[in-house]
Amino acid sequence: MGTVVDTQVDGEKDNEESDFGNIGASNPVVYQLVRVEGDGRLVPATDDEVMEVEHLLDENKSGLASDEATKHFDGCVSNERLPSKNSDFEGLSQSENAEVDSQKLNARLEYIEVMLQKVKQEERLRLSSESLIHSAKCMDVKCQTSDSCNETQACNDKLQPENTSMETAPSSMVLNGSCSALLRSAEACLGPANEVVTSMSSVSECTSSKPDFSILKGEICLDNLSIRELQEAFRATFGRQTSVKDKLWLKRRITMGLTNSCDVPTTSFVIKDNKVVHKEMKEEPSRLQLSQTEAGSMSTDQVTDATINNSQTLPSSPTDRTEDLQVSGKQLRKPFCEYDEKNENLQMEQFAGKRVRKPTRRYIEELSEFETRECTAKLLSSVKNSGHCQSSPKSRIRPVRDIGSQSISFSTRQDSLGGFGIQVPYVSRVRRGRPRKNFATLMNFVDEIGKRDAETINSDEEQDLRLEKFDAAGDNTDNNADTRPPLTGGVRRKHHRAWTLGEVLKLVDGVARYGAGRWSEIRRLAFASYSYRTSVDLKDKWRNLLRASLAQGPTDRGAKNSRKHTSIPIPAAILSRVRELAEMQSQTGIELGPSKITGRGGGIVQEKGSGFL
DNA sequence: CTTAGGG
DNA sequence: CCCTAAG
Repeated sequence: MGTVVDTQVDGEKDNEESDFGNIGASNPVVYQLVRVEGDGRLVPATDDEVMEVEHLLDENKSGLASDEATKHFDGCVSNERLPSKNSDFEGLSQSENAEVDSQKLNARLEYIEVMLQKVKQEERLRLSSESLIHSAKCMDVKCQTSDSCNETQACNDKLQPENTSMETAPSSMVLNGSCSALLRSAEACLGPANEVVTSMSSVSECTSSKPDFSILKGEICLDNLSIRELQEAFRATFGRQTSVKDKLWLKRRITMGLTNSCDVPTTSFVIKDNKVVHKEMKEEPSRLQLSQTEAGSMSTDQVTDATINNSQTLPSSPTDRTEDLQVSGKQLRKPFCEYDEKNENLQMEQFAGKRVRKPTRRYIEELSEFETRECTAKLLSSVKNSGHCQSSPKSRIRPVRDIGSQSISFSTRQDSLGGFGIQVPYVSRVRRGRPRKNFATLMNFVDEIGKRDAETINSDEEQDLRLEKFDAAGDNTDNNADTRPPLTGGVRRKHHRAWTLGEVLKLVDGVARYGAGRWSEIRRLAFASYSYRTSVDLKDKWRNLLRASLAQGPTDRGAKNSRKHTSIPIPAAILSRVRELAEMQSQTGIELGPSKITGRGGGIVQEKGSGFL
């Protein structure tokens, strides 16, 4: 049913500028909101409804005229300030006479629509726009005012002078964009306003596209628009699709988007206040509000940066924001501009003021992230203090606080890369390597090194020695390698230790001798000096070698280097050897025998190796 | 612990 | 290189 507001006016007019917050109280006018039931009887309006109506009434001056009332009514309809869903129309009528002639109203509407159509046709673009804008201005005032159109003229006069207001005006037009506007335009609007054009441009800026405008025009008859159309308009306005099917909601959204004001319902106010509220503000505050609303009701992803920032800033931000909004936009009578949920529109509106904006999903995520980070940091620090030292005695961990001088907050630990004490960020690397080397091993290792330094490398075989020398010769890195391990001790292996040519040779040789798969053996014998190579390493390396050899070997053996792959090119000779070995090994079979047979393979290898050497 | 493989 | 599963 239609919601009719019966307003009893004391006869005094509200102050136009009066803030909305004071509804009945401040205003001399006393309203009684009534709903017309189907049977025609009047039912006290709900608080929500009252709020709505009051708002309207407050804003407007109180001129009373039945005709005007009617107009106003129409305007309201278009505005849809009244959320009633079924109503043929929603209207605000001022008069003792609670009853409104629906037919009359409807007729009025139709008339308006017709006029609108006419206008559209005649002045498709410019004229219509002008008139609309013009009318819009008027409308805002009118529609919202309980009294009615008497003000229209005045409003026009008032509005037109204000170019500044123009910017907002267009939007308002859209918003209120109601029958009254149409009427007005039809009746009078055409004449004035070169400025309108200007305003138009500004509008386009805001909305970002002219197409929108056309759509906007359509909006004037919001009621007539189908949901789909509304959605289209929405899309045009916001640049994104919406699945919302609530007409009211859509209209409001669109209006808001166009107006850049959240407070669609109170648009009139805006206009009046335009000086204050809008000119500059439209971008920020309104936008902010809008975004907020979106965040709450729409997809959270769409939230504007402003909103995000606010939300992120502090938990309290919502409140602050609200305050800001109120301050900036007087309209905050209804801080929340919008209805989040399709059905709850009206009531939601009322609560909106009190309601705290629900944190955005993103906000939540951000927050959680932050917290996580903190926790992580704590954990890290704790780890540093507790475990790490144990794992690697030689690594030194410096708590963050100790690093006062360093601007960098993260602690560092001494890493024994390449034997140099390098400070690397401590990244909670809690010993990834196998626990394997215990202290004893380490000691052994050191011993080994010591031997090396002395150049007394007594491997079981002289080959090792030779190979090693080769290593040194071919790759100086080997020397470095020697130095490193000692320091690293437990944490060793850490990061990639390039295989030297010598190592590769040893490996190959070892494989040839002992057979592939006996890595531990190979390691023990052939790699005695390279304690940092584990059997696994050998295995891996061998695998890689094999792969490389297979890949490269067949096609062109001749190629000396396959530089493309790795920094250290492996001589084709070696690769070929590897491949041969591999074949042999595979042929030989997995039996232990082969290992003995290995001697054969080894011999071959050596031959080649010797040749190479 | 040593191997073998996958990542 | 790291990590794991399987002997």
